[in-house]
Amino acid sequence: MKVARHIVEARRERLAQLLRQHRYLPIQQLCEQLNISMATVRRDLAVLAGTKQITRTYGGALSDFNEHFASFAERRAVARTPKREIAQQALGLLKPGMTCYLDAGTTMLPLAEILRHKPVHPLTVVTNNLPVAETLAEVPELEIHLVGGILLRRQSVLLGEQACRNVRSWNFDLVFLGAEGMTSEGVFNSQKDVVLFQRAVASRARRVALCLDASKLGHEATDFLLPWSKIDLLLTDAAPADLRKHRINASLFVRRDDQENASNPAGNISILS
Amino acid sequence: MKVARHIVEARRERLAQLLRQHRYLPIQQLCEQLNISMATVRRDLAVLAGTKQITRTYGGALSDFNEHFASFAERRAVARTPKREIAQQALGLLKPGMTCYLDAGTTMLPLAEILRHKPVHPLTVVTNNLPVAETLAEVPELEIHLVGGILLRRQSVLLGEQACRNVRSWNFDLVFLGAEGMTSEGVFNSQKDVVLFQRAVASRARRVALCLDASKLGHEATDFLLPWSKIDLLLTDAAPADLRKHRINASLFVRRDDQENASNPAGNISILS
DNA sequence: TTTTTTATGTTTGACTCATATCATATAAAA
DNA sequence: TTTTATATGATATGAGTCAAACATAAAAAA
Repeated sequence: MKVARHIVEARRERLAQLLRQHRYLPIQQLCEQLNISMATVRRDLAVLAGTKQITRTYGGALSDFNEHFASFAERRAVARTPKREIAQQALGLLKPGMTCYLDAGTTMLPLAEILRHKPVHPLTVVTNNLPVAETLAEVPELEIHLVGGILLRRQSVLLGEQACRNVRSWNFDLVFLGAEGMTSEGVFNSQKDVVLFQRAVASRARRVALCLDASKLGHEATDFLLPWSKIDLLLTDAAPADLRKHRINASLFVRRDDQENASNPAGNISILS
Repeated sequence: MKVARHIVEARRERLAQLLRQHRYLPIQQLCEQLNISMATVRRDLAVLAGTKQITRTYGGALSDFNEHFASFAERRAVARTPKREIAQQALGLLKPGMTCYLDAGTTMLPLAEILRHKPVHPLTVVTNNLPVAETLAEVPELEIHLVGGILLRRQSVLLGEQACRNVRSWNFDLVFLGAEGMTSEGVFNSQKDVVLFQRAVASRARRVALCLDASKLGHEATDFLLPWSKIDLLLTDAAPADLRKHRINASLFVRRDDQENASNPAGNISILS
C-alpha cells in the first residue's frame, strides 16, 4: 500500500538517526524499531546509501555521519568554491591581536581550514561551532573559546540561553555571521534560537560581517536576523549587478588589497568580492 | 598448523589496524588483505570483539576506535577493561530526570559510549569533554550541555575562568570526576586549571562520585583535588583489601543491586566494585 | 469522482555467512 | 628429543540475507 510522502521521509530520517546513534545496526533490529518489513528497510537503506548518508553492509548498515562531521562535509560540497572565496575575503579582514567570532554554519568551515594552515597570530577565536573549534584546536597560535550551551544534534552547534549569556561577556572586534537568505530589507535565517544567538553576538561586535554566497540572493527565510543598517560588511561572491537588482544597497565596493579602507563611515555596506 | 604466538598477535594487530583505517570491512576483504582463511579471520575477530576493540557484524566487522580523537583513543587503550567496569557502575547510579556532570579525561568515554546505546531517559548531561559531547550528541533522549571556556588543545577539553563561571549556574544531582591519583588523604590531579574547575563542579553537586581505576592507588599527583570527606562515592575496580592497605577509609561497600542505599549518611565513602 | 502512480509486504530461489567438527602441522613444554 | 598443546584450513550443515517479481492498497493526479 502506498504511504504519504512525508511519512516515508520521516521514517528515513528516523532510520538515519538510529544509525547515527548506534553507528551500526543489523536489518532485523531496524525492522523492530520501525515496525516495518525487511524489504522496506532494505529499500530505505538503498536510498540513504544513494545519498551517501549510510554505507550498506551485508545484513545491516553503517552510518557515515560520525566520521568527522560528515554531514558537514556533504553540505560543504555544495557551493564549495564560492565559500572558499568568501573565506579568503574573511581572512584578509583578520589582523593580529583581534578577537573574532565565527558563526555556526558551513560557511565558516573553509575559513577555519584556511586559518589552520595560515594562522593569523595572535588571534582569539570565539565560536559555537564544534567543527570549527576542532579544526582550529591544533593551531598553537590561536586561542579558541567555545561558548557554553545546549548541543544541537546534527548541526554540532551550541545554542540556548546560556550561550547568549556567555556571549554578553565578550567584546568582538569582528564577527562573521552566516545566514540563509538576503533581501533588500536585510538578512534572514531559519531557526529562532539561531537568530536570537546571532543577535546576541552582533550586539557585542564592533563590526559585523555577513558571509553569504550568491545562492542566498532574494531568499527570505522564516526569521528576520538583521537589517542592513546593522551590518558593516557583506562578504559574497554575488555580482554587484545582481545585488542591485535585488535592491541591496551596496554603495561601497572594496577590493581585497585595500581592505584597510573597508571601514564604514556612512553606514553603508561594504562589499568584498 | 600451529603458528608462533607473536605472529598471531601481529596479525590481529594488523587486523585491528585495517578496521580502524576502513571503519568497516567485510570478512572476504580481510582474508584477501591478510592472506588467511575465513575461519581464521572469524576467530581473530571473535578475539578482538572479546576485548571490545571491534564490533562483529554479519559478514564483517566494525572498528570501535573513535578515529576522531586519536590521542584519546590511545590513552583509552590503557586500562580499558577496568574503565568499562567503572562505567557500568556509574551507569547504575544514573536515574531518569537527573542532571549529571561528566568530567574531562578518558574514564568518561566508556560511560558515554554505554549511555549512547542504552540511554537513561530523560537525562541532562553537562560536560567540558568534547569527545563525550560528541559521543552523546546523537542520542535524542539526552540533553547535552557543554560548558563554555578555553579549548585545551591535545585534550579536547574546555577549561578556564569562564568555564568555572558557567558551572556555578548549575545544580548537579551527581557528578563523575576522574583523577590521577589517590592516597589516604584524598585524590590528586596533575593540572592546576583542571583542579580548579573540578572543585567548581564539585561545589555544585549533591553527590560527588570519583572514578579511579586501581592503577591510581597510592599515586600522588602534583595538585590536591579533594579530601575523602567531600567525596560521596568511589567507583573503582581496586580490591577492598588494597584500599585498606593504602588506608583509604572505605567503610561502606555497596553492591550493584542496592545502589539506592548508596547515600552517605556518616560521611564515609561508598564503594562500588 | 475516476484514473494513475507508487510504496508496501510477501514469496521464491540463489547466494552468503556462521557454527561445529576434524585432520594436520607446528610451536611450546617436558 | 619426545610429548603435548594448539592454531590453522577444510568441509558440511543450517541459518540468514539478497534481489526480483508480483499483488495490493492507498496516495496523487486527472
